[in-house]
Amino acid sequence: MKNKRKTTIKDIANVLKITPSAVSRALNDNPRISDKTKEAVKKVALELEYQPNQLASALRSGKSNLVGIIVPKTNSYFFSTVVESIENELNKEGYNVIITQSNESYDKECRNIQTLLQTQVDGIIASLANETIDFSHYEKIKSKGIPLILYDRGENDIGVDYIGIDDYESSHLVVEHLVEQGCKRIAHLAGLSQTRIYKNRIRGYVDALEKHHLPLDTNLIKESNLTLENGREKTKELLKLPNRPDAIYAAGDYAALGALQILQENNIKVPEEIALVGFSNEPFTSLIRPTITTISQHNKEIGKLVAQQFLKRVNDKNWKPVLNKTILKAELIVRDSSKRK
Amino acid sequence: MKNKRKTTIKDIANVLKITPSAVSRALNDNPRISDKTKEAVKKVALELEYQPNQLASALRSGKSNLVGIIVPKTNSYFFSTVVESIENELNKEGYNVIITQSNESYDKECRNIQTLLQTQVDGIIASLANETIDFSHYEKIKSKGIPLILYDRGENDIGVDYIGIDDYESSHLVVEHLVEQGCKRIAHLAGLSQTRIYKNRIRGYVDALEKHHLPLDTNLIKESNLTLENGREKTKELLKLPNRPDAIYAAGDYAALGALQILQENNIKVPEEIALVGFSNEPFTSLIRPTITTISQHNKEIGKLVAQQFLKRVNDKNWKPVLNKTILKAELIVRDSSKRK
DNA sequence: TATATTTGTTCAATCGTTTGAGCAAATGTA
DNA sequence: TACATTTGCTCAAACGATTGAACAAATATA
Repeated sequence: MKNKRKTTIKDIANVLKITPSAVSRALNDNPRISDKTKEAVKKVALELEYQPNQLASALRSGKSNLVGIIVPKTNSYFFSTVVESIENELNKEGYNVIITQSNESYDKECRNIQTLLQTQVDGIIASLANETIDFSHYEKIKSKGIPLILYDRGENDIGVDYIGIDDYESSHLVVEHLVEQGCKRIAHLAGLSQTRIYKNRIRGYVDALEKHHLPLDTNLIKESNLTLENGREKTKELLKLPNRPDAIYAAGDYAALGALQILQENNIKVPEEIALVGFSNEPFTSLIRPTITTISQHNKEIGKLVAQQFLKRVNDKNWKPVLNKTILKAELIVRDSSKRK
Repeated sequence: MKNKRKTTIKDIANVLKITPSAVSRALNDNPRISDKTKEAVKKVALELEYQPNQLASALRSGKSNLVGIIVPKTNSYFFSTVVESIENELNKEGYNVIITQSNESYDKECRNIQTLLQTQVDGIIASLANETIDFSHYEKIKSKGIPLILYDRGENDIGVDYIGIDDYESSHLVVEHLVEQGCKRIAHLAGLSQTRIYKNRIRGYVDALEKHHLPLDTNLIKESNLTLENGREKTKELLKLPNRPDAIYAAGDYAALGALQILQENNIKVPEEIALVGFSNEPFTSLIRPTITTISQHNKEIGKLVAQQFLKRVNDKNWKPVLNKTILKAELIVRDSSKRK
């Protein structure tokens, strides 16, 4: 009962007294093979439980049907749904997906690329680690002529296709909404400004305040790594100000939750005394009470677009990498934490 | 500036006027190659930016260094952390991981296996879809002699290595805890009893009641698909009973959250009037107020053990599949939703 | 009927690496 | 000095599929 040698096209060829080439062509529906032979081949293939060896095929044809994805952190709702969506799209087209995570580390990201290239992936889909500020490791991908698609992070950095949401405008949506609710002192729990998306959210926040003729108070901007704990810390600081904010806009949902906890622990009514808005539409934002107003990044949509962009590139023989941004309009999901009216 | 042909061991061989075989052996640190040659080869490899072609290597050596994982649903905290942990372990050993999801569908699971086998993975790590009650598709993996490791779901079904937690005993932990808190009528929002893990939780619940001399009231057992919505529905039903429960033990955290929402909407004090326990330690259970008591499945630990088991199997030349269960003791995480004392 | 075209297949090379066998030179042993 | 062993490399055949070129037979064209 040993695992009998795998059947190959050669075995099929032997049974039918034809050559392996004919078998290969028959299986690939080559027009030069007669229907009779095709049928016979497929029948025998089934009988012998033939399983094509993708490695061999990939080696010869130069196409592995593997796509590498680099994720900063798999363990995040946003990224895991984006990946899920990419996967669904690409599986349909016969591609398999290899997921690697950088854990927000520049070194790991470099190694990921190395590994993926060795695995001869047909393309790479990546979102930059927070640490990454040098991009030379991505040049290797470009110079090999392998399609490279970025999503969420890396907008202008590498000069290839990028899909993400409009962070600048998202902040406008938030501020506008809060102003409509009657807020006048809007604080911002900002992300680290070295990451472009967070910088954009800050810019958007500042410009939106100006647009609505609200004064800019830099005491109300707290840079944070956006964890729950840090959200708590920074919120405490905000509450200590002589002139408290009447709204908090956090650039991440976990920070927003941290803020909410501190507010509730201090018996501050949300949204009546302080309104609260988060960012990312993490699942828990709709689960807790009050539900948290947040920005939806259209996770599924981003994944779908990324996959489609990849397919376009991989099928375009003489494609050259060039900066090409697809910016989705984000959506404000208004929930109880900011609904004053 | 075209993508110049990739450098191969042949190119290195040409530069050094030696043969490709020598280069291959040098790169793999074969003892029969002199240190001088090894150094020279590695230097040239670096200069020419040589990237080994894993496909070719895999084809020849019969080892792809790819491991396939089948997940019922990537978009779940439990599964995504398990996968993350498996990945970390296996990456260390030079394996790459291909993730596929069955979406709880039997058909998709079959196709996943098909795909993974074609990709010539060195092993498969799987958790069964809820739908799966026939296991013949897994026999193909076994008969090919490819290591197969199951986790969380599939305990006894396929006769291979399995790693999971002790669901039966988990229910005991929960019931015991609730009894200690003074609860006498403990309801159970149970999972679908066709899935073994849920059946075990039900068995554990029933036996634990008996152990503590509590009467079994089948009205207090509600089978559910354990979604938030369904948790709400079933909880409403429980509240309509002439004789309300004083505790609810849900076999899933989302169902527990649904229960909590209904209780709060009805101004029922948790845990004073009705205590609540969930299952899985989803992140939100510690984020909301009251925090929810739940069972931790040791996600990281499971992933680590799965990976180690795979490594053991793949390195054991004459390994034969045989049922071998590793059952972890689950941990009860007591939080506010059940703390009466 | 003679020639051109199409059809259906075979032949042989190839993708890039690994690996068993072979062989000469260097080194060890008696 | 003669023989055995070790060292360091070369040779050539794989792994399993794909693919351009070749070619005979069948069919079409003039």
